Amino acid sequence: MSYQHQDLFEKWFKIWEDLKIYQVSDLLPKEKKEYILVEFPYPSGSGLHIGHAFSFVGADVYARFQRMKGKNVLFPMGWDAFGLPTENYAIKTKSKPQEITAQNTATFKRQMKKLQLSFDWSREINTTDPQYYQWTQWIFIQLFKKGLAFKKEMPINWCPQCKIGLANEEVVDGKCERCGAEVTRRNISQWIVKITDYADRLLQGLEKTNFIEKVKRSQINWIGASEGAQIIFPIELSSSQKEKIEIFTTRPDTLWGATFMVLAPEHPLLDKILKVCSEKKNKEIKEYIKKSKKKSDLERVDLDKEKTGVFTGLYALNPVNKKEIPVWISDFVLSSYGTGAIMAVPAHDQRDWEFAQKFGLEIIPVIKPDQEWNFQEKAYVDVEKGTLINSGPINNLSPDQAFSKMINWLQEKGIGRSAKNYHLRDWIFSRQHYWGEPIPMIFCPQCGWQPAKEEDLPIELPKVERYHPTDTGESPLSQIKEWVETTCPLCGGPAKRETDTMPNWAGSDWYFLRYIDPQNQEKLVDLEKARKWLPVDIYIGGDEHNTLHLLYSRFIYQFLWDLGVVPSEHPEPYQKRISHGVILGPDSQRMSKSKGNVVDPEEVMGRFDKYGSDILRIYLMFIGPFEGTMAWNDQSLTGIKRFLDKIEKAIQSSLDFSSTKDNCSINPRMETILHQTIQKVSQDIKETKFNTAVAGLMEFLNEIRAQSQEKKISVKILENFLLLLSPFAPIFCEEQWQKIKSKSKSIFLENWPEFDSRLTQDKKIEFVVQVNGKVREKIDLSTGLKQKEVEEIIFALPQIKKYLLGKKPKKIIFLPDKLINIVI
RNA sequence: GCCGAAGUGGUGAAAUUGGUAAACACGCAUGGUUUAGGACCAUGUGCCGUAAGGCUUGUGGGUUCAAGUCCCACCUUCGGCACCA
Repeated sequence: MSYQHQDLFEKWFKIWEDLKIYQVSDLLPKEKKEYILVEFPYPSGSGLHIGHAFSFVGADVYARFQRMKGKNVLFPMGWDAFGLPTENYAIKTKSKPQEITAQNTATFKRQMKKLQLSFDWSREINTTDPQYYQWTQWIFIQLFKKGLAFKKEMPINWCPQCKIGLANEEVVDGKCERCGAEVTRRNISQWIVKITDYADRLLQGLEKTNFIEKVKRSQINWIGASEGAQIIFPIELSSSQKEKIEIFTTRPDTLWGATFMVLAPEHPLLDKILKVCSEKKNKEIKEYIKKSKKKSDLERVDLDKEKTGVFTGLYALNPVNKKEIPVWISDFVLSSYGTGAIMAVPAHDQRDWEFAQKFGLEIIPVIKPDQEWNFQEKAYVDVEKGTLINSGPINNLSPDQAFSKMINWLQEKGIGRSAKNYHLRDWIFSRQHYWGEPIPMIFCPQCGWQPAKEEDLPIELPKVERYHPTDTGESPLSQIKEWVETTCPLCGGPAKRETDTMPNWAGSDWYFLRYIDPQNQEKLVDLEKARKWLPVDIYIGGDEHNTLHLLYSRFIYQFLWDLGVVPSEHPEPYQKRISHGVILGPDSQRMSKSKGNVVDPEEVMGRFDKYGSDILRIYLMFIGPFEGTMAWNDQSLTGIKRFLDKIEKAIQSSLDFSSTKDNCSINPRMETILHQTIQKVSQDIKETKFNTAVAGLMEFLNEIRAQSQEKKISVKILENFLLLLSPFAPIFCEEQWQKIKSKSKSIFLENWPEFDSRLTQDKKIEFVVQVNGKVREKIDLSTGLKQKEVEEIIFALPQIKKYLLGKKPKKIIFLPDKLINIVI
């Protein structure tokens, strides 16, 4: 940043800070509150990049606008600072994650201030601060107490060479990112949070929100509720050992077409099957299970992949026709979805069909489609349409009718029931890493798992010398004996602490509550304060958080709502969610350090003598739609500089002309343009259409420059113009404002201009004349003319006569003050 | 694979939701100004055509007086997919 801008920045920053214009009081009336939330960043080592600047400036323009509209705006910022990159960096540089985080947040904050982001820093939070995460831990304890957190064996990615657990991101093409060894799956005992208990509420709650459609859709799809039936298939392992396989299906009406069954390789029945089968089979099955452990879920269900599987040698009974059907094992069935077992209806499911083809299994069509179909060629999957066949008593019914009939029948016979299944899976909450919130649980050999006492919170992360994950797959915390060994909160006997830490989501799913009451020592948040500020009026964030972060966050909020921690009148935390776009590197690739395409906002600001941050801010808002994805390209920056230069010049020449009295008369046309611009800019900012708001301001400047003779523009017009521009260019507008008003109060303490709707109407318009839908002429007309009057004028025009060729019009379409279309 | 979004000039993009396609800006061209360069000012700039005129919003079809916008089919690109945050 150049000296000139640096000086202005420091000058105004201090004045605004002293005025406390960004700080918001809890005492102001609730009616005028506006809670504007923008996702807090992960403070990486490379500093703020241009994408951060883009979304934060957008949120900031919106916040400044609302303040000037007289709203009591809560616009806070904090740090989501736990995470793998910091931990990895600490390992690499042999430094402490705490110190790195402190450095990174300091850099981020300094850069944010340079960008003139108007956050209320008195409410700053940091997820790695024990004063903050004691409440993250407190929430976990409540989840445990309500039975929503439990331990279970779950698979993780495991690198057998590095002997550590890997995040999905660290697995590239099935290989370890660090050493290149083949990654396997390994079961370890992990904390699971039962988000599925809230599936229905998370769905229904969406109706109360005003999220943009695509966000709602992604939440609905992720929860993925499907109606169907749970059905029991009996199976005989031996003459004395009778078992059953429970399956979930969305199409119980196709039960007559079920010709085989498939178990997931993790299915619990496999242990029993392995005991009864032949030695050869045993070996074959074990081999298959071992292989499937290497694959991720995504690979397993990939339709393009060749189906694999192994026959158990056993048969189950199809409950409708008592037919014996073979039981197979295949990894395209997931243990985490449904019951981990399926009935296969190869005629009407593509995956089942491929499996049947490969292993030569029977295919029985049970739905006859309306069009031609050969079941030897592919499955008929459009099962809502058609007629039931080969299905005994439900023949000739429609699939819908058959569905209800089957549910009733299954229930009567006691072999099945109506069931709802969710795509949503329970939340794996454990991480075997150091840099996260310790899970506040203690294992006592006598009393089992016990939560830490709430008065002992926070359970602080101990300072360690080594952060490297351990050979056993346990968290590095397990190495610190004096920390691990503790006493049982229940019986007082010797016990051990949980050494896993929480996922990154844990700290970020409730942070918006802490901003409301960041210093509270007694409670997570004061209920009265929460009542005043909730719900978040607008939540601005990236697409990548529209599904998971938002869902987890809503879940935790709903859980806290059940506990009575948050006000009962607000069952949902976020009123509106909008997602901002992404700025890609100049090469149209996602910005990343390794690609070397990261654009640094400080460098961009530094290119301009004066108004560095103002130019960058306006440019970012002008470059494209706020929701859009765009590649960084700084060609047009110079256009913004010209824009500001022109304004400065216009103001100077107006002041030179009339420093005391405003004797430039405002003509009616200028009045109209002013009010139209106030309307447009206000509306656009409200709808986060910042790019067209800026374009509107540019148009306004061009118009008033053209309208005013001798380049003198009325000071009143210029004042309004500066007010409209001020959310985009704070320093520039404040400087110019002071120039005009001399020793006035800050522009940010002024009110946003209001428009008069009577004055936004043009007196004259360009009227469009079409012949057969083609534009043939445009004429200047005064507004308010009736159809007859317009017809009289246009039929006299020689250009129009030419097109009519003396014929009589068949039809005339007339839109007042806009267009006439003559059809001949 | 599943889910979602998007295809408009040389470039970034607009288009009040069915009513003037290309606003605003960059770039480019010509002229002016300038010792030169830069900066600035003025004019022009979708494509074809000397012109009259014709054509134009990924491709093909449809609805309508009228389609970038609505409907059907197709092509292409991008994003998310549960341990990155």
